[in-house]
Amino acid sequence: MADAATDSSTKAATVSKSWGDIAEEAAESSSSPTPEPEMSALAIGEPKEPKTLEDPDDSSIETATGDTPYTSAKTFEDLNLSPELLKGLYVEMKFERPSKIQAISLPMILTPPYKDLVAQAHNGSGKTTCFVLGMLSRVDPALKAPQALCICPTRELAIQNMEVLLKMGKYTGITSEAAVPTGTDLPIYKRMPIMSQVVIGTPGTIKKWISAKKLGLRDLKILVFDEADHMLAEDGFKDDSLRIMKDIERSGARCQVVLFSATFDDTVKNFVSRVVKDRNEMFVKKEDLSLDAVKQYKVRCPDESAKISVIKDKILDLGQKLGQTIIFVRSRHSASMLHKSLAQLGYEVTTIQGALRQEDRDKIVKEFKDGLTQVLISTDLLARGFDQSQVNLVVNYDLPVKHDSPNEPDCEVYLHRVGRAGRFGRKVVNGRRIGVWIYYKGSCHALGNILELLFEKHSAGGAAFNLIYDDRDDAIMQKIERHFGKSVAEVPSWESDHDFEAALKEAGLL
DNA sequence: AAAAAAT
Repeated sequence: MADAATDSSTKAATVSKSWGDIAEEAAESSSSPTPEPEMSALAIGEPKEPKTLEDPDDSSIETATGDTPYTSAKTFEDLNLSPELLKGLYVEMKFERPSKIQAISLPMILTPPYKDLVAQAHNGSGKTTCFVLGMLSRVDPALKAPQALCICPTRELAIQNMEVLLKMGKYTGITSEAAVPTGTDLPIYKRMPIMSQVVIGTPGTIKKWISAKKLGLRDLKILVFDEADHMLAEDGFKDDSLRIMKDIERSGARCQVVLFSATFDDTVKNFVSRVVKDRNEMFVKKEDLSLDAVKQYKVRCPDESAKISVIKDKILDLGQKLGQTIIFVRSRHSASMLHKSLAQLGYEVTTIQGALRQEDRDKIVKEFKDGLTQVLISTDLLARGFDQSQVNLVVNYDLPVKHDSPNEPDCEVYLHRVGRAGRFGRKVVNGRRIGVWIYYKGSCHALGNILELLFEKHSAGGAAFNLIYDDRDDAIMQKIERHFGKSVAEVPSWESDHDFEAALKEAGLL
């Protein structure tokens, strides 16, 4: 960083906005931070260097905010939200206070100069509500044009996010639209230009709308990438995402970019830092990201048919009453194979994968979310973001592997899959005030109240079973354990009901 | 070869 000795830096500071590629901005100038309405409490980030929050409770999250100070929001009132949006939060969402990641990230999203944000947070800790609230709050209700755009890796996730937006924004009158294929789409040229203020969708449809000039970008204020690491990964949607960012840039919009995910591996992290330059950051330490809320097990199976027996006799028979189950498989093909085997044996399961028709996918998701079906077989279509609080059991029928090197585990996908379980109790991630007392020389003094933040560690359990059947699986599982620095217990015998019961009991499910 | 989606 060259120390900005030049006076021209003042100008550069307010204009600097370049995710494209070139435009190197050395000037980390001291643009006068807009004065905060007093919010008190934890100061987030300190001038110049990235800093860990002082409050020991918050040491698991690291933020870097450059030289713009932010103050964490203790209440939603601290965030200057519209009364209509507040009503949505309290009445519809039943929120009382911001969750930890909301408290930290929302001021960064909502405070001028609206710096870009890269935010990592645990599965189930309320990422969606964060960026949905961010979008709703940055939209000018009087301006009837697209102002917030959210890009998601699957249409299921886009639809789910849209549902959250509709609920939270119920009283705001803010209009929205899902940019996903419906199966019965009009030819694009027959569509009217999009007037909705918030658009949430998948890359292909969004690209299509943009190139057909049906989705204007000029008034965009905020661009959100959900599951951002995947959206910017080489084998993910990198090209599409960059393309859309370039289009926005070219339109002349002053648009904030916000990236959310539970995972950012080093490759993606490096790439992000090249693409999103002048940014705030919020990261969770690797060791704190571990999947404590969900008990993980491995089950050695002598052969493929034993895997099916485990599903049938243990997971389905024992697990039925424990809530819902998602069984992850590697490919569309194995999804339908497993489905057939189980159906033949008279078990009721449903399956979702990308080759199904859109309306069937919607129906299967809806049935599962409505609790009409108990067991869902899925490809990694649902590995990320899918939120269904009744899922207590996740089974990796096939371990997640890197598609370009099948002997390597995909630890990010593993974390996301396992994160589908044990979400119950995390939906309301709230804080409550507790008194703090100190004993000194035999007498007791009140220190005052602090905010205790209730987290997913307090949530009801959940369990994940990894089915392992050869040396390769073994090696992969070992690598996963090493990656997360945590050994995964083994269910002693794949044939023993008692062993499974013990495991489920340990996970708090029996 | 999972996934999105368009050619």
